[in-house]
Amino acid sequence: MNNIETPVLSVDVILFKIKKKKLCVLLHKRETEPFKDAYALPGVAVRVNETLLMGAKRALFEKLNINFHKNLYLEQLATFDALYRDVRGRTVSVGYLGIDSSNKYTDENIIYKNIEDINKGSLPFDHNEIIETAVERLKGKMRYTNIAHKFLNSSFLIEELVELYKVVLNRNINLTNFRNKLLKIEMIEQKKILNEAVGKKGGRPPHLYSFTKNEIAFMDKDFLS
Amino acid sequence: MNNIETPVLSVDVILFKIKKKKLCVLLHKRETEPFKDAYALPGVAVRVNETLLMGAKRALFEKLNINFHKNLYLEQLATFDALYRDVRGRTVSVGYLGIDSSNKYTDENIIYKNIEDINKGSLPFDHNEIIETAVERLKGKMRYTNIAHKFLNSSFLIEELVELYKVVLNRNINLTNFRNKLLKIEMIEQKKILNEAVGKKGGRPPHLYSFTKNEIAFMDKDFLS
DNA sequence: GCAAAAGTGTTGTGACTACACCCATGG
DNA sequence: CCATGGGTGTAGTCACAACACTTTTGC
Repeated sequence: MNNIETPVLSVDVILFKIKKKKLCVLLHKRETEPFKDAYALPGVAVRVNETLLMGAKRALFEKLNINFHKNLYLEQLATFDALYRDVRGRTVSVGYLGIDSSNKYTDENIIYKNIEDINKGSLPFDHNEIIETAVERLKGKMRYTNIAHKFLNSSFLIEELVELYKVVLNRNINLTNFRNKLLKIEMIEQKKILNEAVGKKGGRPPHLYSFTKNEIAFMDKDFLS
Repeated sequence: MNNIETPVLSVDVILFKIKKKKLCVLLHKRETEPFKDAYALPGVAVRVNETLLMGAKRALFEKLNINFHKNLYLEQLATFDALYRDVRGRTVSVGYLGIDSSNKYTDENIIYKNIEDINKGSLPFDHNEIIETAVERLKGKMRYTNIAHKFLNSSFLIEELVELYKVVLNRNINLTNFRNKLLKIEMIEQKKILNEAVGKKGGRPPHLYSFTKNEIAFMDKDFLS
């Protein structure tokens, strides 16, 4: 069937991570032309016998040297199809939004690029646009799903969760009311175990919390003011 | 560049229309194998020199005999990539969600399929799944954007708007509070002209309303209970 | 004037914000 | 027992659902 002339299909992965209280995406230094040595999103051409998700995982492995694991979340974002987005020829790319809650990777060809710094310097291809779309999607999903748990360990402090929301949505949030709300809609629950050995200086030890559901779940409504 | 083996790329259009107070999608009778004579979504293979949107418009023209016009709205939905979704060979398809507010088309090869009836009979390829995704997207966007105006004329009665919401979301809505809410968030506005010649039997003539914005706009929050 | 259809006003209920207060620990 | 940080309670405000009431027309 592949005697038909068709655009090349690729995937690009926008992998989010929190670093130094900033929302970042992982970029890799390109080893080949075009844009050799520039930092760009990891991407590969999709093979005939693999799904887009398989392609996205392969891009992570081949370009970022990251093996897929259970703390790595991927979902389809959107498809980017501008006629001249790739100088090599017609290529349509499906973006995959990723979140990684595991420890950070230290590879000399990988950088964590702060979202706020991206507008300043332009990335290769249409990667600026792709990232912008991904950030909008992420912000939206933070408001009406429990996707936040993909950034965190299975147990966390309420302070960590609020901090995450502040960083991603880039605004202030009242911790007290936030906790009460998420408890009421049963998005999170308290684990009765108090935390004694966190190396705190003093003060009342915080509760541990966990999400009530492990999968991505839609809340009834936008739960932020 | 097209010496690389790559999946074939296609577009399928899910064109929504209200008919007899039911949410429907337009299907066409396939003229070729596979699934000859079965009803399916209009779709075409994407050409190297056209965008996905251009492909979607071409699908509407070639399969439904509909010329693109200003009352026809199209937006990208999602990309469907199951390995064996097309029996002819690996094909990845980008779905486009469409809404048409113009008069209905009468072509013997076109049918309006009620959404609620679709689960009963299975459609070719993965078109059931595509339509399900499109319906979910549409329902979602009805709740926090003004996408509803793509179904209506520029001026409409509040009763028509409520009826649209009832049909699409498949639930009851209080007209009075609905109007007050949409006026308050300035999604719609009253046109001062009262309507005298609508052929009503009696009763107070209704106001005409219009959307305050012509483009798709996101409201601050989900505006339905 | 009466019925019908549309639009306006009101009221009780529930949810949210802000903030004061209380609790549990280390030193 | 005081300082520190976490957690709980509350009160004023705001928004909303339900529904009664008023307006404007045709006959």
